[in-house]
Parts: sequence; structure tokens; C-alpha cells
Amino acid sequence: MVPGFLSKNKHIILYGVSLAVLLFLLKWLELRLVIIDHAFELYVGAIAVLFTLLGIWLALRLSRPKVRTIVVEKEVLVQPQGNGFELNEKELARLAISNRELEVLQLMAEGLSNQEIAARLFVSLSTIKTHTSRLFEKMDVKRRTQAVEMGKRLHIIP
Amino acid sequence: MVPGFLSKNKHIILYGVSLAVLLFLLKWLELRLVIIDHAFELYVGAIAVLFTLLGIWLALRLSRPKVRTIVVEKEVLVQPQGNGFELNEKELARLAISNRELEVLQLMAEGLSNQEIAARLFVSLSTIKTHTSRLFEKMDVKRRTQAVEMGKRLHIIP
DNA sequence: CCCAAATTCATGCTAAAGTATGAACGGGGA
DNA sequence: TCCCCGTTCATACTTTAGCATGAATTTGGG
Repeated sequence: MVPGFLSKNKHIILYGVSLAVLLFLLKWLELRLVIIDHAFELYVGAIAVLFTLLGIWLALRLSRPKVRTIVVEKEVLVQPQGNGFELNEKELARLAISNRELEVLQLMAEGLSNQEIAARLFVSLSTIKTHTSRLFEKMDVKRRTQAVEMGKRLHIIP
Repeated sequence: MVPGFLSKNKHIILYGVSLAVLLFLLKWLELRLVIIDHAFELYVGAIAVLFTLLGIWLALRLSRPKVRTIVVEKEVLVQPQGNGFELNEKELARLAISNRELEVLQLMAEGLSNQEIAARLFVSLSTIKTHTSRLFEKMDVKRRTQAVEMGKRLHIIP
């Protein structure tokens, strides 16, 4: 920036630098004296600092990370259907419903009339009427619709 | 176990114990000499150990714990049952079933007679008969049991 | 072999369901 | 305003469901 600056102030700069170096040396010597005077304490302090750092390093290095296991419940819709119908034998036994009566109940649940059920089972209409009456009595209902309802609710029919 | 064991071997035991104490004292003195001889090293070593422990303690205390989060997806079976009934609006619209007719169909599915449905809805038996007839016509069935069956199958009723 | 239960069938009757037809009323959209 | 649709009701009739009762036949187990 200023080309002739160094040559013009050579003496002043030299003096300043010399002074600075001298002051630096004095300070350095002072520091050395302090170090020499308190060599033991400084040594111990250095050891303390170093081994503290070592301890920190060891801890960070060797401490196994805390594993926090988070269980996320993932909802999975499952079709329990798959024609999963189990006949409730207990209710069937409790109500004392016979095989034939169960057959009639099943056909009834399909929406067949007594006449159609009779044709399906190769018996007369009277027989079906008897069966249905007994069914209603055993199941404690008054109508075929109620019988079907009850049957489904008790898992007697699908 | 053996009651007279102590009294019988009193002298032997006394001798053994004396020997052991003597040996222990010797060892202790030896240890003291070692300690005195190497006092500085031991001091520094103790400092090192202590500050290492301090470092470890500081690290464990102040460093935020490394948390490795493991997400485990646990499949949970969900019953789509839980009163999960969605009315099938499409089928309802396709069959052009009115609100009132749907009400009648629902009560029919509960096993009520026409008379009971009429009482429940505060209308006459004739009205219910009209509704049921229209229902059977629209659903293309012949009996109430079939209507209920069809309704459940088409998800029009629960 | 015998008995109880299950299955079958019939007859007569009542109640309920279902069909057919007509009509009145009210709300909302063309 | 008029008309369509939903809702309501009635009457008359047919069909089906359900009840009561009795009885014949079969069947499985003690």
C-alpha cells in the first residue's frame, strides 16, 4: 500500500520489535520460574486433566449405548372368516336339539318355507311343522325369524 | 459337627494362627516400605485413577445417553367385529329401498311380527304389510326369512 | 328285549304372513 | 302449479305358519 513505509520508519520499528521480544522473553522466563516453583502441582494437575480426559474418552467409547426398544403395535386386519364356523355343541346339547331339528333350522335360516323344507328332506309338511314347533318350544321363541336369530346368536347355525 | 474338635487341637490351632498373624505383619511391613519408597508414583497413580473415574463419571453423567431406538413392529390381530358394521349404501340405492322400508327390514330381522313392528313404529298393520310387500318385490324374495338373509348378505342390515 | 327318544305323519283349527287393489296425504322438484 | 314418490291406511282374499293332539314307526342303549 505504502511502498516507502518500511524504509522511512526502520529505526522506530526495530525499536518496537526489540522491546516486544524483550518483554516476551521476560514473560517467558517468569512463566518458567512459576513452572519450576510449582512443578509438582502442575505435573499432578496435568495428570489429573489427562486422565480425566482419558476417563471421558473411555466412558464415551466403551459405554454400551442404551438401547431403547420401542414396540410399535402395528394393527393387522385379519379375516377370521375363512368359513370359520364352529358349531356350538354345548348350546346344542343344552337345548336338546336333535339332528333332524338342526337340519330343519338350517334350511329355515336359508329362507325356505316349510313346504320347501319338506320337499328338500323328502318328508311331509306335517313332519316339518312338528319339527319347527318342537324347535320353537326348545329355543323358547315364537316365530321362525326369531329362531334363526337365536340360532345365529348361539352359533348353532352359520 | 465335631464338638470336641476345638479343645482337642487347641495347641495346633493356636500355633497356626500365630504363624498366620506373623506372616501378615511381615507382609504389611513390606507393603509399607514399598509405599514409602514409591510414594510419589503411588500418589500420581492414585490421582490418575481418581480422575479417570471422575472423567468416566462426568462423561456418563453429562453426555446425553446414546439411545438407539429399535422399533419392533408387533402384529396385533384386530377383530373387524367390534360392531363394525358399515351400511352398504350402494346396494341400498340400487334396490331403491326407502328409509321406512329399511326400518321395517331391520325390525323384521330382529324376529318381530308385522303386528309388533306396527306397534313399534306407531303405524297400522296394513302399513307394515305394504312395506314388507314392497320390500320383497324390490329385493326379489318371497318370504321375510329370505329378505333377512338377503339383507345380511348385502350388508344392508347388521 | 324293552324303553325312551327321535322321527314320521295326520287332522283340525287359529294366527300370521303375504297378495292385490285402491286411495288419501304431504313434501319437494320440474 | 302439477306430478312423482314416499308414507299411510283399508278391505278382501289366499297362502303359510304355528298350535294342539294323537299316533305309528324307527333307533340306540341299558
